[in-house]
Amino acid sequence: MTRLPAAKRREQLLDTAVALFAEKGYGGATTAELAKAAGVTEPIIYRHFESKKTLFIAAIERTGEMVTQTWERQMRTAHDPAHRLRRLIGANPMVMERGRGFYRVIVQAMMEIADPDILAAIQEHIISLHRFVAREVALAQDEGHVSKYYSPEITAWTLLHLGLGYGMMEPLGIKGHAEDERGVRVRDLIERLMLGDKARTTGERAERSVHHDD
Amino acid sequence: MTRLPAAKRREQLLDTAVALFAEKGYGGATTAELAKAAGVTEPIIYRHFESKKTLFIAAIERTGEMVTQTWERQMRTAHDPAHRLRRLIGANPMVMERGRGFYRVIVQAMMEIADPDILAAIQEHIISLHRFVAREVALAQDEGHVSKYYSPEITAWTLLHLGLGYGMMEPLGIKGHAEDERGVRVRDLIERLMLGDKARTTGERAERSVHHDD
DNA sequence: TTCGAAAGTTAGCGTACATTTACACCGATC
DNA sequence: GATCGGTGTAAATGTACGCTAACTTTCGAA
Repeated sequence: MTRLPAAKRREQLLDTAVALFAEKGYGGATTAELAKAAGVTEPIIYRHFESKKTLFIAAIERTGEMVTQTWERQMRTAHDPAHRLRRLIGANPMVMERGRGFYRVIVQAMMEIADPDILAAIQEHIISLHRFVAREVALAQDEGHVSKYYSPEITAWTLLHLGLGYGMMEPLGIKGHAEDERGVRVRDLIERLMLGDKARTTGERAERSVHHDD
Repeated sequence: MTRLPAAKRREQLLDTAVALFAEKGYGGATTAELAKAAGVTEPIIYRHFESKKTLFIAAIERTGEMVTQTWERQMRTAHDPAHRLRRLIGANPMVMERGRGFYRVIVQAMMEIADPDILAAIQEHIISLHRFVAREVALAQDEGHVSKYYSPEITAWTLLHLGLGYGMMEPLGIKGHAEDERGVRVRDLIERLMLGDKARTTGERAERSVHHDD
């Protein structure tokens, strides 16, 4: 409808695409839907992106950036090391309200490994996520808050596997998939895993608020 | 080509469908491909299944059965409780060579939550998996081999989240996504998590063989 | 004021795909 | 040896979708 300079329009298309891909998946989302959602006609999409596939890859990269930025912001606002650690676990983009929807784009992409371009994009994203988490774990270890029993690398992978699995289960809406009847949460287990036996003595509950803000 | 009684044909179609969906995904697999792979023409598919979707749901259920059966078989052949526990972790269908491919059907299905029928099928599968694992964990706890610090339910969910996340990462082919440079594996972490501090003293390496047999 | 580049539109092309219609063949039962 | 139920096929139908060609509108700089 309203006329927009190319750069702005491109951004808007990407934002719309991320939301649409997250909801409907790569195959499920149509260019017609996207155009309609963006308030534009289809050829505009092709003015800004070569094909649906390159648009999807751009959406993956954008999601990756959003995710890392959000996580980083969460970490920065928690200066206490224990806080930081809980944030690392709890502000996981795959787990958070806000990130979860968008993260479906990433999961969708993981299913398209038959396509080498998409595979490359997703590999890069995962590796950069791992780098981020491993660095954070190493920091926590140096500060003496996390057992050095396991390397930051392997700990980071475990956290990522867990977060991803959780993020996949969550939208299924299965009652109690992350909490037992006593109110113990998967997250509590993870904290104990990372903190070693200090978890029992440090012992505060992980913050709930992080779940809901951005 | 060869003439088959209805029941046999149905089975064969299902087997072919599971393999095809695993490889190409729900959206990616076409009825034409399926027919060709099964050595039959398309209308045959519709003689046995109402639609592609109901075929997909049948494929989900079949995969679910296969997965549980395989896992159960693995458990049965390990009578020593410690063995059983390692099998529980290592013979996870999402992790094993054999199951992993098929398990992509399940993951594909998890992405189709917009469809209520598919959602219902996948929920049921997950719940039955959880029941299986939780029962096994409870058993291990009663035998005194696993710390009772966490409930079987929440432990089982953690294991499932982990296994699922691992199973999603694996096909990306990212080097070292489950092992650090010292050869410590994610699986070792999990065992320690489950066994509590006994892990350090019990301390054998998890079996490698399970990874490769069926 | 004009004019050209950039932003947008209408209308369609070609194709791939799920699903169907109409017909042929086989084999057992009477 | 005709008939009937069940297994199979060839061919087509409708439609949804990615993508494009050709044309129009807007806007700012000269």
